[in-house]
Amino acid sequence: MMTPQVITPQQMQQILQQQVLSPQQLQVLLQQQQALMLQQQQLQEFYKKQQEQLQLQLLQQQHAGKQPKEQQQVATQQLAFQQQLLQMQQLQQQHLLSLQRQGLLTIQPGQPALPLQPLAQGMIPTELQQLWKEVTSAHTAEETTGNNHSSLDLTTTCVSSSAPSKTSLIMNPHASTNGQLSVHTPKRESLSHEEHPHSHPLYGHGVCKWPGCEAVCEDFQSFLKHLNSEHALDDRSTAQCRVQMQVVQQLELQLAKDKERLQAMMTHLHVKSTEPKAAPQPLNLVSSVTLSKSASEASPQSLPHTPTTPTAPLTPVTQGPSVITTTNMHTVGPIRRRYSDKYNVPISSADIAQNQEFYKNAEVRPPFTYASLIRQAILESPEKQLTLNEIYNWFTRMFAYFRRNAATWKNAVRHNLSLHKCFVRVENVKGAVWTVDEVEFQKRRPQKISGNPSLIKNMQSSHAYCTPLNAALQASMAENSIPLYTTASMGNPTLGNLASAIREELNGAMEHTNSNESDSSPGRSPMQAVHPVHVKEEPLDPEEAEGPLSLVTTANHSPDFDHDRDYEDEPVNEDME
DNA sequence: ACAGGTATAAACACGC
DNA sequence: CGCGTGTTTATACCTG
Repeated sequence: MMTPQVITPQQMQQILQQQVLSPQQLQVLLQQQQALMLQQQQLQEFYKKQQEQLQLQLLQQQHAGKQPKEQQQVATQQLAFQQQLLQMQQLQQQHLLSLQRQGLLTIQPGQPALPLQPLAQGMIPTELQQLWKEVTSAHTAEETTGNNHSSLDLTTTCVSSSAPSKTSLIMNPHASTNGQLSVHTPKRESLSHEEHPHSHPLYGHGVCKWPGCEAVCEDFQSFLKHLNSEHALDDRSTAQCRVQMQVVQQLELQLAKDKERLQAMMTHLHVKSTEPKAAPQPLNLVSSVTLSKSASEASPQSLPHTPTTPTAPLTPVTQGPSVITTTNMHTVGPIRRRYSDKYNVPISSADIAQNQEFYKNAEVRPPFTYASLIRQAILESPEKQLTLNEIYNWFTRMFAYFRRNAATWKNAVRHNLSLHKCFVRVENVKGAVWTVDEVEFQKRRPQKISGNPSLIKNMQSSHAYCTPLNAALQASMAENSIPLYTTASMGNPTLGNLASAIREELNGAMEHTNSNESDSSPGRSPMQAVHPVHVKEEPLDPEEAEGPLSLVTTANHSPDFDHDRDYEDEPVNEDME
């Protein structure tokens, strides 16, 4: 059923639960790549030779005052080689991943260890490199712990700390024009964290960024100590590494898919796709914007993160939420998200899932109306009812955007609550809570997509394919706040919630088309909705939501709904500026 | 041009 | 009186 590229959640679970590899085993996997890398190495060497030759030619030509035409030729040649390299890397990466997967399932621990010489350097797919660095950095920073792993010393030889050089190489073809193709060569000794103490991907804001760790380390030295002691090369760490590996892989796959889809969309819409990614058009492709932004947020240090390169190495270790690129924000901010967005743009649930985490950390205005958000907040609550303050808290918790300008959006929330009939105020002992009158809410939904059932179907079905991603996405993106394993293993109900919310809106729209506007609720009289009762002892009857609706409402139960994590209202005051 | 939905701002009432 | 909550009005924008 599954393609070799996609890992099912079950598989992920398997990996997480039972298949803890020893470092040796992990190493074996790596060694299996050596054969592959050999050929690439050859290519690289060839390329380097070419480089030198080209350099010579350039010099000669300069002295001889030859035609620039020839230089052009040379440059093109270089480019071609680079592309070749990139392709090779791509291929190898895929190969590697599939091999790894095999390795996960059928391990041959007895395999003799090949000497992992520097040949691997620069050719290991970036994320693997990164992972190895993560595994081994502690051992180099300080002296290795008691058990010596033969491979450690050499794997750390050339891995730079935050892979900027590699990134820039891949991103920037001009880097080769100086003849100094910065593909990692063995001699180019690593500038590790000593040189860039603050750029360690696992260390940021005084906190260890190891997935699920978040240990506080005052300075870099203590961080290194911590890394060495807590994240030594043991089963746990390797398992975490592997999970992270899968996470990155999934992310890349998803990114590639979405890019492909975007391309297809734009092609279909006859948009000149000269620069597909940069399309600043009022198309307002929420998903693409989100993707690129989340990417930039995730790896702010790899600045030249051109979305056009499918092999763009996503730095697997993300930074904290503090790296909010305000410049990007502002480009999106003015864009008036219209409700039609939700219906005209085929937002997949995967997008939403990503959006969810994205909006949590990035101060980007969510493309949903206040009413939708309020309703979502209420429906996510166990009791399907929230006080005003709890609604506030939900907003601030789920959307970074709503952590400022509190006066404005809170006013808007109150305004919406009062204005829309779909929000019913219910007084109970402790005060008043707000509930959602689904019927009323569905009534107000436009009949937009009634004529395009295929779209609906598409959106609904797309949820299925996104589901396996949730855990991984969540694990990788929420690592700042939530331990990796908890999220990865149990998944995140909140993600499903938002996704289901959209589906619910769609279902509602469909239901609306089915039942037209006649109030199909048997239990409630239309009058009741017209006159919002201000004192209601009983919550809304859930049974009046039939079919798909009831399905969703039950799915909206989120067991780990974290009330306690309420944000204070304080963040409103400028913590950013 | 118009209606409907929405966002934003603001005035006001009310209770604690 | 200040504050939170809730209601209402006004205005502007967008979309069909």
